[in-house]
Amino acid sequence: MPKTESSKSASADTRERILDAAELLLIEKGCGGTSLRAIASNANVNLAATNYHFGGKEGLFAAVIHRCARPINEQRLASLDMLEAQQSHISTREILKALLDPLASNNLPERLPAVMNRVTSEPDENLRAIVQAEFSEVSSRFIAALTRAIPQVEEEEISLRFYFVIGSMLHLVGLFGPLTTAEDDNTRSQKINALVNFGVAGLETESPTNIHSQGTSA
Amino acid sequence: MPKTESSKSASADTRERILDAAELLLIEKGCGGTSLRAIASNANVNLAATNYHFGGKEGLFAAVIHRCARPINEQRLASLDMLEAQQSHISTREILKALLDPLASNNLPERLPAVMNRVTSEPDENLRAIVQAEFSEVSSRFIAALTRAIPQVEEEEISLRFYFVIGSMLHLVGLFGPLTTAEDDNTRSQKINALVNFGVAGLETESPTNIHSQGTSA
DNA sequence: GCATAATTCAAACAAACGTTTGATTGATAT
DNA sequence: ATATCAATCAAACGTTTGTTTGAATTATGC
Repeated sequence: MPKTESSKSASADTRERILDAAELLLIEKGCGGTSLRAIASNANVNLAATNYHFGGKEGLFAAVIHRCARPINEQRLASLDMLEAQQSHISTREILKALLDPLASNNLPERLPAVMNRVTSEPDENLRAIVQAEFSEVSSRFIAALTRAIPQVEEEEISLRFYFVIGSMLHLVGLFGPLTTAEDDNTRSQKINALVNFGVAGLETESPTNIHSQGTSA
Repeated sequence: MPKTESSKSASADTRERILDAAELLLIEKGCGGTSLRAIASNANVNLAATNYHFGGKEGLFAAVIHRCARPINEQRLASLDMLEAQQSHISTREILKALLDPLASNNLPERLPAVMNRVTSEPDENLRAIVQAEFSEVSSRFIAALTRAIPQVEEEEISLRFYFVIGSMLHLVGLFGPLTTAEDDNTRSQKINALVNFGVAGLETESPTNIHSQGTSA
């Protein structure tokens, strides 16, 4: 049985090598398209080590997701905490920057966005539950903050628009390219900034109550 | 060898039963998670028939994608053609309605949005190429129309924002629920309409040229 | 009706999959 | 040093995968 978490150089390196290889293959081949044998081979590790350390394929991918999502979500919540502690009224732009700017930060694991893009579109029910649990706090906190920031739009509409922003974000990080080794951080920041602008305008717009003849004529 | 396309009741039914079963399983289990045996079983068809009619798993999924995407994309392009033939200047809202309203139409295959949501996030390179080819004309035509409709925003930015709308759309149709048998079409239309409003505002917004101190302090 | 081609079928193929086993190596603490 | 537990290893387990084969069945053209 594994030793939970400690033991310096012996098995910790193996664990991280497995996670690194699994992360990379998950991005390239997807979840179902990645075999434990390929992971073990790329990590220079025995096949049985994957089951020994993570209990199975599902546990391994859960660990990959957790390792990727935790730091960025902590950063998001920390930024939101700071905003709410300092100001009574927070702008939509400030909230979106707290949500999206971490994606352009370069002190985070490079391939985090690509992992998010992969796992959020997984058909496997168990993996979907893991992903949802990992992001539920961020979702509820940011929807609440946006609801306060945009009182002229009702909460249900804000919630829907928030998921529009999430969808745009996932599609954008998919365009970043799977292997973004030291990609031009400037370009990435510009695209994140464009998404912030896009999201602020979309979130704050007032729904036209009557759209009688705006569309195509019959 | 198959007879290309004709032959009434004999093999045409088999072909369509296979496509129906493959479509349904593709939505529920994803591409890699669906086996030809499960498809053949659900379609009440011999296993070898899948390879006989479609040449292999890849050809089968390509046929599913094509059957799903073609009618909706034809409807999109037809709507855009009509707009461009009738008016000299087309509004952003009209363009987005031409792009998105077909998703709420009930005379289209019910599970089309779910299939789009699945296949656009497939890691397999061949399938990605098929999907991209199926949607390339729609993308270029609508980006061009939006560029003309919103002259105050440069084309590269319009292109990026168009993909934001596509991302929101895919995320939304994922929320429709995989099996939307006669789902409340009214609810679906309302959500599509909310996406149109969101997209119009996001597309038309002027990027703030200087965002010196709008964000978090320090 | 008969030949010809299209289609279905049961059966099997090799390959790859996740997982398990039992022995072996390594470190650790008494 | 020796007992103990964590970690690695080669090997095999039984399934499931996509694909192929060759015979049986059905439809089609003359």
